Amino acid sequence: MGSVWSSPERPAYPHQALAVVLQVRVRRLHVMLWERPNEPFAGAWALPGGPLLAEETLGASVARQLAAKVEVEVLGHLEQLETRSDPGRDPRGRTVATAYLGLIPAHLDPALPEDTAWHPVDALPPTAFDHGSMVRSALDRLRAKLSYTNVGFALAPPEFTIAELRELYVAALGYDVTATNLQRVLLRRGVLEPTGEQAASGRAGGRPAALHRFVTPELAVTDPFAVFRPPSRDPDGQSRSPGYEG
Amino acid sequence: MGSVWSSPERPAYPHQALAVVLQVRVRRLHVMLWERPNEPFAGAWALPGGPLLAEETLGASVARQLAAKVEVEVLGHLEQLETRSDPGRDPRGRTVATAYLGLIPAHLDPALPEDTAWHPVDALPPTAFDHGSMVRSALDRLRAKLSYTNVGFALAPPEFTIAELRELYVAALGYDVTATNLQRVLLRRGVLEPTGEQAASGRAGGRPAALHRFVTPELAVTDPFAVFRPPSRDPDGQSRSPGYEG
DNA sequence: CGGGGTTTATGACTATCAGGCGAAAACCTC
DNA sequence: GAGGTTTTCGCCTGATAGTCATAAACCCCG
Repeated sequence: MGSVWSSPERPAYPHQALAVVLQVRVRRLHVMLWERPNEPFAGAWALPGGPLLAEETLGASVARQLAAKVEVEVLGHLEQLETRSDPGRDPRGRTVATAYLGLIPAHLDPALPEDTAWHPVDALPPTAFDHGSMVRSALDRLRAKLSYTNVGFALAPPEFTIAELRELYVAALGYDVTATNLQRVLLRRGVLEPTGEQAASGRAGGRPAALHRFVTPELAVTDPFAVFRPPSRDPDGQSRSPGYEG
Repeated sequence: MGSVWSSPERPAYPHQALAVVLQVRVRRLHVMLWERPNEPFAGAWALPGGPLLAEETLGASVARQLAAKVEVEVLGHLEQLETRSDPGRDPRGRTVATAYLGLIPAHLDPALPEDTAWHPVDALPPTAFDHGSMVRSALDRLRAKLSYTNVGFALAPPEFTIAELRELYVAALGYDVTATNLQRVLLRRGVLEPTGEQAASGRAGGRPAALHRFVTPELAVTDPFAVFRPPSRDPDGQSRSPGYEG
């Protein structure tokens, strides 16, 4: 098949799928970039990705292209971000690009190709095309979702202590959160659960930390939103407002 | 220019921009659809939109195509939703489609072409392609954003009473909210402000309602999120924790 | 022109939950 | 076993959403 029924009224465009892959490494949030050897933007750093092929969806495409950089199994999460269509975004000719957000748990350290490396998101090298602003979009999305979903599961190892999880959240959010509050909030929302086991206490001693895990290893919205919730589901539909009579 | 440097390794695809245009009409949320006269999906209802042209962005494209249906000036808001790329989404051949969310304030009643009509989102007619699920995505997005942004401005007339605004929120959210709470929350967040004037009281009398307006007629996030906020910005950077001493 | 009816506005109260602090628990090393 | 370290837990505080009752402001009608 391929690109059927293209015509002057229905122009067609090369489409690329790009991935903003994020991972917390040594307490800092990093993004995976590769260095362009050729013009345009020779020497600048770009997001992994490439052309959308004839029979694949964008999601499949980004996964396929990522496989050229890392094993796909390391990906904890992948979701569509946004599509950029500025006719001038590539000086060689028009392309449309759809960016995805990918997350890799912190306990993995996949091997990368020669031209590819991790860069701290708060100190990016010169970036190619509009990829810098795509990283920014991904960051915003991740930070927002850390609060009202369980995306954290895609940044964390299968089991972890609260202190370790806190490090991940601090790195990803870019500001401090307390372990106490993090634990209570995530537990109450049913996002986290204790495994029952505990980690070995560190070299300096200290009370051994309880191990936790994310209850569901897939994206779920925990608290839809703070305001204008649907009226609270009546627990047993009876005897509200006890002091009410006549 | 057009689609330069397309090749077997860089296939190109017709791309369309679609709009999910929503409006509250007589207390119900509606979506604008047009009835397809021809196959495929003859007789089914589709989202307005069409091909992305050579020199326009997706945003410009959706606005242009919408202009064939309604005056663009009625649009209170327009934002990108998501891009669908399933190779089988159009039986005639592969296309990629990017959906946008459009909002029209309730006080406007733009004239529509013959083939186009409003349909309540909770009772959609048979829809074409994957447009039904796109409407669903738009709904989810709108409902979420009503809580943590000021999108309401794009559903409401320039000035309104709290009771009127409540009707809009109830229709858009699909569940009941109280006028008291709506007013207090939106006022405290600085989303709403009283104009100082008041509406004429209705035929049955009653205290005349104060008129309100949205402070900023453009999208703004009001409360980033409920949990894991950055540490509260210190009002004057002094004398925290008064009971604290060495 | 005053009472009944209607609609809106406002203040009080409650419940929930995030955020912070400090004490206690549990472990290590020396 | 004493001192140091890290985690856990309970208590307190503040902010804010949600509910309710009352007061305010207007109409119409007799």
